[in-house]
Parts: sequence; C-alpha cells; structure tokens
Amino acid sequence: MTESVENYLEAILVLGNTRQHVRATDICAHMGYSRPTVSIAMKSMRQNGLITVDEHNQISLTEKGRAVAEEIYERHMVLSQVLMHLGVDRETALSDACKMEHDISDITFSCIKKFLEAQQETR
Amino acid sequence: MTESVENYLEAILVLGNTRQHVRATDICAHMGYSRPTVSIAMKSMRQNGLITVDEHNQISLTEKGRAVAEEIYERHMVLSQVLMHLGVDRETALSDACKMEHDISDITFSCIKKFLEAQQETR
DNA sequence: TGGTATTATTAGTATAGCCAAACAACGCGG
DNA sequence: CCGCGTTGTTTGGCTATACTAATAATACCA
Repeated sequence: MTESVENYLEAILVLGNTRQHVRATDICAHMGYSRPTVSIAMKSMRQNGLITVDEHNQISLTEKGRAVAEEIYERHMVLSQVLMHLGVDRETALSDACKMEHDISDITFSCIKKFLEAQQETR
Repeated sequence: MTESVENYLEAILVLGNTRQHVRATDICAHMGYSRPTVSIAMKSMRQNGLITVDEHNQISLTEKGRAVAEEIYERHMVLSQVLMHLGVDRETALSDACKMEHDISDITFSCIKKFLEAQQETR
C-alpha cells in the first residue's frame, strides 16, 4: 500500500460523503492530477481489489478499500487536530497531517491519539 | 531538497561525529544502500554544492550541506523525544521521527518543539 | 441523427530512487 | 613489484508516480 494509493482511497471516501457518485474526474479536481494519472491509478486499484467501477464509471470502495480509507482518514483527522492543539494553523495542520498520516507506525499513531483524547477530556 | 538527500546529509553528519573520515562505504553500511546508489547520490550532492570529496575519497559537508544536515538532525532529535514522551518506545520513535522530519513544515516543527520544551520545564 | 462536450484510456516521456553486474583504480602485503 | 582485496564508478534495469498528446467512448442536445 503506497502513499499515493492511500491518498486516492481517502479522496474517494471524502468525495463520497459530499456527492452521490464519485468519478475519476472528481478525483482529478480534488487532487489536482491529470485524468490519465487518475485513470491509471484507478485501473491498478481496481486490479488490486480496492475499488469497483460500474458501467457509468462510478467508483466505489470495496470493503478492503474502505477499511484502508477510513484508517487513513482517521489518522488525518487525529493528526491535524493534535497539530492545531499545539498551535498550528488549520491549513498547515491539514497539509502536514496529510503527509504524516502515511509515515507513522500504528504504535506512534495510537500514542498520539491517546494524547489527543487526554487533552480533550481536560478541556 | 529531497527526502533522500536530507537523509544522506544527516548520515554524513552523524558518521562524522563518531569517526575521523566519512567515505561512501561508511554511508552504505549505515544506510543499507548499495555502493552504486550511494556513489550516484554523492555525485549529485557534490554537483549541488552540499558536500566535497577529497583525493582520499573522504566526504565533508559544505557550509550549505551542514546547515541542512543540522536542521534535519535537530528535527530527528526533537521529534523522537516528543514521541517517547507520548509513550512510544525508543526504536519506533527514532524510526518514525526519521520519516516525519521530512514531512512537516517549519510552522509545525516549531510548535512541536515548543511543546517539548514546555513539557521539559514542568518535569 | 449527427455534432459537441465530457470523460476515460492509451502511448509515450520524465524524474527519483533503488538494484546488480561489471569494470576501474588504489593500496597493502608477501 | 605484482596480485588481491577494498572501494568507487559506469551501465543498464526496475518501480512508482507524475505529465502531455492523442484517441476512444459516451452522453446529451438540437
């Protein structure tokens, strides 16, 4: 599971929450990539059982794909909230969280999450 | 300045603290890369004014290279300490810090550093 | 029905970063 | 002083990830 695949999955999850259908074009607009780039990424993700594409080119996450997407999305949320808690502005926090989310181990993530929860309790 | 170049610079800095000379072979051993890989990386870093190589193949950081190396090294130290403070074991903290150090913005790093300093004061 | 706009795909290109194999150069020890 | 081990470099290959240009398919509308 590479960083770019994780980002595509997260994008599909997020886009699915704000519209009926997700198509490759929507992902292009969201991520700022060209159509061929997204087309090839979708092909590979399809072959790896992470998404399905129906006859109207509508993209859906498989169970496997959704599991990854949701994990990454949770990391994104937790990490950006922690950074904002430390005083980082929203935009920077979201952007840095997007990079960190792919790199950190489960151990590190769970410790950071615990820290955030402890902070929120004493709020 | 790519992640791999930053890591090479950091390795040269660290190796320079524990031995007289740093050669490409030392970097291979330290980083687990092949000699051709390191050779090509050094060539590019030489051309970019980050290192110099003398007639005995001993590698030195230029002022520019040292500045980057030290900045990355500081990030490595601060980030791993913060993670350990949050309960992450030493090995995981060092390894995750090594990836995070390339990802985060100056803003985020300075906020994390401030947090660590505040924690150390109240220790 | 036929044309236009949108969308998807294919083909080819580029960069980064790694590898192994092969070759070159240097230095030390017999 | 010559050969062998260590070190460095060149060559060529591979994967990942992006791009542009061109083509194909679809979808909608007059």
